[in-house]
Amino acid sequence: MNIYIGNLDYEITETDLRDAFSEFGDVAKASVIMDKFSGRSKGFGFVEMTNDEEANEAISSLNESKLGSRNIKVNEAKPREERSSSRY
DNA sequence: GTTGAGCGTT
Repeated sequence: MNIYIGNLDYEITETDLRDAFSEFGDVAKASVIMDKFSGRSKGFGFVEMTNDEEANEAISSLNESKLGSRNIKVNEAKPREERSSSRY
C-alpha cells in the first residue's frame, strides 16, 4: 500500500514519517519530496506499507493529525506518473 | 507551501 502524505511541515523528514507510520505496522519505505535547489521539503511525501489493513489504520489515524507545526493530509497514493523517459 | 525526475527552474 502506497500512502501519500501532504501538507507536511518543512521540518518533517522521511525518518519522521517512517517513525509515525511504523506505530501501525511495518513500513517498507518512506520518502519526503525535497526541492533540489532550495533543499526544503516540497510539503509532501510517501510511505509504503507491507500490510494494507495496517496502512488503512495508519491513514485513518494520522490523517489531519498534528505533525510538526502542521496538520498533515494522509491518503492512499496515486500511481506515480512516468516522466523519466516518456515525452510526447 | 498537497501526488515522488530533473531542470531551463523555487
